[in-house]
Amino acid sequence: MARTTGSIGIETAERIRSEAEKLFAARGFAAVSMREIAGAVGVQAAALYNHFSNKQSLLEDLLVSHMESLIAAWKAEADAQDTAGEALDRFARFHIRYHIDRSDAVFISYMELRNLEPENFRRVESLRKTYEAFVVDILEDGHASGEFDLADSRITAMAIIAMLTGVNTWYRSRGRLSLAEIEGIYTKMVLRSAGAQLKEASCLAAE
Amino acid sequence: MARTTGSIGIETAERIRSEAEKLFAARGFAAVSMREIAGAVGVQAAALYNHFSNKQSLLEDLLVSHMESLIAAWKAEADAQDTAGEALDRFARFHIRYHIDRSDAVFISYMELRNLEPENFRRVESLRKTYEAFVVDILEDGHASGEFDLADSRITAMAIIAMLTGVNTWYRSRGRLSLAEIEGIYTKMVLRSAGAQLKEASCLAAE
DNA sequence: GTCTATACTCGGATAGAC
DNA sequence: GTCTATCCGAGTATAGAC
Repeated sequence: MARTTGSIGIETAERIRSEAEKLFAARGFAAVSMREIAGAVGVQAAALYNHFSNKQSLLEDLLVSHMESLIAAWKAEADAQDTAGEALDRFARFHIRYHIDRSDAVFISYMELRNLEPENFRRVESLRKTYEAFVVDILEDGHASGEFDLADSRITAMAIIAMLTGVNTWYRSRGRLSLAEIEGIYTKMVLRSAGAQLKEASCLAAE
Repeated sequence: MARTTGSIGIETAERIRSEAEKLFAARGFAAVSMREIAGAVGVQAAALYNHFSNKQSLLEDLLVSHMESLIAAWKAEADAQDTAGEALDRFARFHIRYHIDRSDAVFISYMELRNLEPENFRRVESLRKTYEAFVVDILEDGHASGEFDLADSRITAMAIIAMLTGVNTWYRSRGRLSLAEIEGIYTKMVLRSAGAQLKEASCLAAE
């Protein structure tokens, strides 16, 4: 298949996405210029406009595709056979692992929402609600079955997601603890927050 | 006491801080111009430079003073007589209440760290560590006394702070729940995360 | 699809009058 | 302490050649 002059394997559009994501995460959407993105890709600024109609649509593309991939990944990972406790355990581990591997996209998705024009903002917000609803549903299942003891499913869901996403703010791959250890610690805290009865009774009969 | 020509009660520097904080929170440091800040205050852009040497020092002032006030407020609120459980309860309620009332400053303190020049960044980071250490200390006290059951005090501290600060992302003052209710729900989740034995035993002998 | 060149706007910051 | 006026660099985006 014939290739156009400047092509170097991956398509330019994909390289623009990748470099823009890194730069936006490091310094912020407003602080990064189209010239810089072009420089990182290795083209002139004008060439970017062959792939994205403007800077805004580049941001929108990054945020929407991140949320869509996240939702699709959880749908693929979720298991309808799970009890609520198992589902929450699975979710906690999934969320940490998925987000740690995509820290730039996660950071942008949170920080740059305000730089989206209203229509794009609504689109991303709606995807975010969809994702949050996965957790709310697990919590309500567990509440209904008596597996969980919680005061409010929506608030608990927000608390759990905030706690889990917080890993991204301090995690370093060569840190004191392995990702598996961190996953284990957080999963336990998440289950406790939901009032789940843990197997290793963390109650009065402590070690 | 005689006043200078343009003075309208509060000093100009304070009004600059206040307007800049609102604008930075709403649209981001990089996206806000000195002209806009000046417009909100009701002066010309050049007048800002009588109070702050440049845009960077305005940001630094906001972040440093926020962290210093936060630390001072907790020092005033903490009670050396508390058991670890009481201290963590007090901290959770304090953190939520203090942060909800200062959502702009909180937002900026997290989002605009990357726009601080290295020296200013280190200063703010050091203050942040001081604040985080308050929680680590409470957790280690409780671990030592057997009040808490936790795997790692630093990770638990980060998880708790992330969970609590997360309230700011969704709280609306006219929402479904009162701030007191939210405080109660979160405090319970925080204590559970630390493996505290709650009074209303949430263990096997559930309601 | 990419380049060079450029139009046009707006940014931070300063000088000097009042 | 604030104003008006201005410098100068940098921003997004487009036009037209290759």
